[in-house]
Amino acid sequence: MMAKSKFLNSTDAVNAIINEAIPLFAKAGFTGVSMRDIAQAVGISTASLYHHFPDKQTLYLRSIAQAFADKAQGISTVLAKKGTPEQRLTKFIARFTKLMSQDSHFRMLFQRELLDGDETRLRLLAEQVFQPQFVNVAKLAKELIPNGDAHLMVISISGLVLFHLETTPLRQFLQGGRAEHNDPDVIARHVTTLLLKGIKGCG
Amino acid sequence: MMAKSKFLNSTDAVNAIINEAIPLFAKAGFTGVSMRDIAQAVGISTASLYHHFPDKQTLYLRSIAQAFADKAQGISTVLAKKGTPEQRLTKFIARFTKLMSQDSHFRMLFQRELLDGDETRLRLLAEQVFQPQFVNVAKLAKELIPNGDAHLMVISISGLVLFHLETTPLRQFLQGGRAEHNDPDVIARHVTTLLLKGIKGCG
DNA sequence: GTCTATATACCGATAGAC
DNA sequence: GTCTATCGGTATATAGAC
Repeated sequence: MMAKSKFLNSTDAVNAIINEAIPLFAKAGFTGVSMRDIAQAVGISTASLYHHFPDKQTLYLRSIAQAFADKAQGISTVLAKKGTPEQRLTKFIARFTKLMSQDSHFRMLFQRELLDGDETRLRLLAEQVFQPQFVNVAKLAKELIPNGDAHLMVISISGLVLFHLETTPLRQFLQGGRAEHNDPDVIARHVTTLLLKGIKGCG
Repeated sequence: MMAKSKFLNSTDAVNAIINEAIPLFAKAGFTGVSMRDIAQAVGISTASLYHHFPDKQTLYLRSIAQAFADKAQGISTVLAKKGTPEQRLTKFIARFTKLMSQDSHFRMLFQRELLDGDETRLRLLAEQVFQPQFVNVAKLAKELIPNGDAHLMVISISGLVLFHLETTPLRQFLQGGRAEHNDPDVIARHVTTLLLKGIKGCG
């Protein structure tokens, strides 16, 4: 007779734990979340957590790896294949903005890793999550600026979108901040215009 | 006879504690730093910390307030007064990039507050630190785009600069990343060209 | 695979001597 | 104003029953 189990098998338990851990780590960071917090969210004891993961660090790494893997899959379909470079850039920004605005947990984990991640974790993040799409956007950038620095340009494009999303909680206190500035469509339109036409094109 | 004191007076002690606490909180965040860590960095006991601050939260708030106040002063002299709007924008970006690249502690505390700050702390950050200069840059934006959204534009300008600095540890693992991309002059030149001429102007 | 109970260490914060 | 000593609580992690 099996002991009574909350989950059908170990894989289910591991997935359930990770799914509860991701939002907790996103909101409070590694040091801000205790094993007790996670156990309580899952509905099991802390001792059971240690049956599935050897320690907190491993549970954290598995959690961010999962969150990043899910997102990497989503990003991979973001780049359109047809149209002029300008049209494809416009489409990419619209999709990227929407994707990033929908998943605050990914964004927060990403931000936290930029602050706290060691070389190993940042390398994982770069190679497993961003590299594939980074290359594609860099190619698109090369079509637009054959003699320009594609790396700098991809960072700028990403940064424009992400910084608008990151600063959402702050901008309400800054001059001219309005609720519509949180609308992904508004952000995407602004960013696209700025990139294609420069400041002067935004007036 | 006075008891032997490490500092000449209480104000010196408070300043010394805050100056040690700022880099610690910047690197590890509120929950990642213990009162023991701070006490050891200063070279006093934890009990002495509690003589100068009622609790950890207060010490943290005083630390970020100090870090932000220092920076607010620095930012306030960044905007040039003479020249065409384009010249003043160029000058602002160069100075802002240099200022932000020099102080990683401020940048990290700012990033952490975007993730963890409650409404009260974010309001303080906005009103005490950014608002004065935000208004001036918004005015400059209005000269360039009289009918455009100055708020969105100031966020975009700041985001372009800050995201390049934030992603420094990650970019070495992404295609085309080179050491020169961490040079504030290179970043400022790229951002300025992008803003004034759009993508096409960067080729 | 889950639990209760616990070992061990560290946490924030305090008491009280000097 | 600083210290040593310590309190009560919580942290990670483990032991061992079921």
